[in-house]
Amino acid sequence: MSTEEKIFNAARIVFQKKGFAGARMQEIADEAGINKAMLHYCFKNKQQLFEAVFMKAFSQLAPQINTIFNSEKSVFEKITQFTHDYISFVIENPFLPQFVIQEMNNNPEFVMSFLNHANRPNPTLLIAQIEKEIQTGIIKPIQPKQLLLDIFSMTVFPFAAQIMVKGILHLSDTEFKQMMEERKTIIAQEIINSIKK
Amino acid sequence: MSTEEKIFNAARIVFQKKGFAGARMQEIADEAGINKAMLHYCFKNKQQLFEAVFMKAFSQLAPQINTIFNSEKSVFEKITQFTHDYISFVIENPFLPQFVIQEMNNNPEFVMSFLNHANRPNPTLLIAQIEKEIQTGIIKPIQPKQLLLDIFSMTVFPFAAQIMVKGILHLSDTEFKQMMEERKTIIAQEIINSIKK
DNA sequence: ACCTTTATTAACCAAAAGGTTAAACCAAAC
DNA sequence: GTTTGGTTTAACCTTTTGGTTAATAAAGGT
Repeated sequence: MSTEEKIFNAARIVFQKKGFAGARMQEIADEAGINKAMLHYCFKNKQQLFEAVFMKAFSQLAPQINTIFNSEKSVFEKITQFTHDYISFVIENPFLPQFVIQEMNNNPEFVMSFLNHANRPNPTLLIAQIEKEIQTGIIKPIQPKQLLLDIFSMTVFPFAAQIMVKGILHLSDTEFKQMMEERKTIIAQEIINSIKK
Repeated sequence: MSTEEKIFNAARIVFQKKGFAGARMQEIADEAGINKAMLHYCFKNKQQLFEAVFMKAFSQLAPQINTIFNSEKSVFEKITQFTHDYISFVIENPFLPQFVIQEMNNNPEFVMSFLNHANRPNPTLLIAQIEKEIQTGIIKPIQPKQLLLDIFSMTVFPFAAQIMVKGILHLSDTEFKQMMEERKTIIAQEIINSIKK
């Protein structure tokens, strides 16, 4: 593993645990097992190192959303596939949601700048499709955006608020993971149940 | 307004916007319109000022959950009342959820300490009630904890991820607020729809 | 009026944290 | 073997930041 990779991985770990403001360059260097000066040799400064990490995180989260949302399947199929695939991915990267949400809140201007370009999650097509299936009579008359919000809430929230959820529901790490595994199929069933005519 | 109140309010604003690590004592002093030394005169240090703010925030969020969950009503009624009341409250305090979740992640040991005592959200009674209503045949056979997670996800997530939601769904502040108003009734209907026999 | 206590501030301090530099190291090229 | 280029480091510098102090102003009691 190259030094740059070592730094990047260390930075990912520390930033995801402490956030941008809470992360210390020294801690990242220690985590990577190299001298602090190397951080500035490979990445100009804290901001740029952070942006690299954040960009990577976001670019892992975003594109698969579009792939699924803009496919040729029915709304019900999309919901089923999305919830399943997305939870599978986040189980492997359980700190990503909270990390992205937190930094979005603390750094809106920076985040918004690249949320307007690139492969940002774009729900316009899916929204149109939902409206169509409502008129066809497949789906109850609901607001498409509310439905999207439901889907995201049910899949992302348990990870974003992981610690609180574990605390309130009294779940061990394995119990939590087990619950998320089950959620892969439960959520889609519930949502479809509540909107199908 | 007393100086202590001015400081507390300023601290609330800054901490909720920047988080503990990102908040600056000077910024809090400026926000309060007083000298920085007064912060240390009224509250011992940053940690203690933060704990006061966090405690207040958490103690506003937690108790009403118990009040509703442990009342004498049916599960459906509880869901209806909780989603409505809770969203109403959070609309007035839109930064609270993200704030609590963020600091819980960055400071688990401190938070967990008082999550184990006091008026922490305790869902045991409600879980038992759900199991009973499943056996009575009112509710489909589902896992009570998953249902609780659904309820929390649908109500809290939109606020916790507010900025992202606004960005992806292209919502102005007023549109977002409008959507949340509608959500007060939508969520309960959807959830009940998906679990009633 | 005078003293005592409580508030409030400007100036200061020490530690932490981000960032720089100049020298050492180490491979490959000649 | 020496030069040359990119790596890597220890030591250093500067700014930021949480926190203190000593002096001042205001309030209250006698």
